[in-house]
Amino acid sequence: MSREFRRAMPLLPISMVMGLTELTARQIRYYEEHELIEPARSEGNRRMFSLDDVDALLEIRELLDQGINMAGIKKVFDMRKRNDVRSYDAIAISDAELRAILREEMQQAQSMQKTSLRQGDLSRFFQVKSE
Amino acid sequence: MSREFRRAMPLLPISMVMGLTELTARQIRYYEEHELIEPARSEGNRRMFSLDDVDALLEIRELLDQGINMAGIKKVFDMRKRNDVRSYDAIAISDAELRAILREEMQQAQSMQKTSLRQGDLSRFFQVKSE
DNA sequence: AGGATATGTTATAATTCCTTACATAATATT
DNA sequence: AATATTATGTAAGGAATTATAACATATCCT
Repeated sequence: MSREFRRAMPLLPISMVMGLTELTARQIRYYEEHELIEPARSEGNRRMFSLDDVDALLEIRELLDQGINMAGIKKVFDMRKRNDVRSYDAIAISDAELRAILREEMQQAQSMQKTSLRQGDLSRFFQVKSE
Repeated sequence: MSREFRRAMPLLPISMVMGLTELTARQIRYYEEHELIEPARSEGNRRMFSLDDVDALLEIRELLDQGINMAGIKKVFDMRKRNDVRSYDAIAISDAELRAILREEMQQAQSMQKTSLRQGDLSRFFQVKSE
């Protein structure tokens, strides 16, 4: 089983993803609604996330912290996707789109305190047997 | 975050572990009862499994398929644990214990069809968007 | 035969998650 | 400035998942 495959395997319930990303369920579902992620579903219709999904969510959080809005993030993700296909030339981002993104980014860049990704503190996922 | 740490991180709900290991919930809980695994618990008391737990369960399944009983598996796990500490000499397995294990293994070795670990078929974890 | 083992099954309660709808503060548009 | 949009909070009600506990049972052991 390849590493890529493993990272794409949907195994985590939303509660764990919330913990890993420090996003609320509402936010995660909202980003799905906007097609930034597309978690799999269990038989009973529960969202199951892959590590790739978690990565994407972490990046969304980062970009949001930088003041970029949904539209901008969508564009960034689209660019990334096309880059992965190794066709830099195919990036068809119009001048207007680019300006819109940059404008927003500059406008809001300083209006946000970068609450940087708190790496440690994964202890909340563990429950040490007391006693 | 180290690889070992990641493998020890409890992220998976029991349903996913059931799928990955092809064990029933009853079996998984029973093995926990016998301290072969010790999954973490969520706030709401749900078992959360790590990849290490999954590995252990796969091995349990394998050993059971070989006709080894709980006691034998416990011993095997204990041996493994001590080996990890690099003290082969410290393996204090009595002659009686060893004989008991081997006897059982030989007696039942052929009484079981090795339903070998079906690697493929992870598709059951995915739900392709129909439509 | 009788006891132990490993697992199935069932019942009941608690937890988690889903969707939908409405609320709201911040931001963008006109 | 007034209005619309965005991103998120919150609440309701229902469905899915999991928990524990108890009893059932087939197989194996003595």
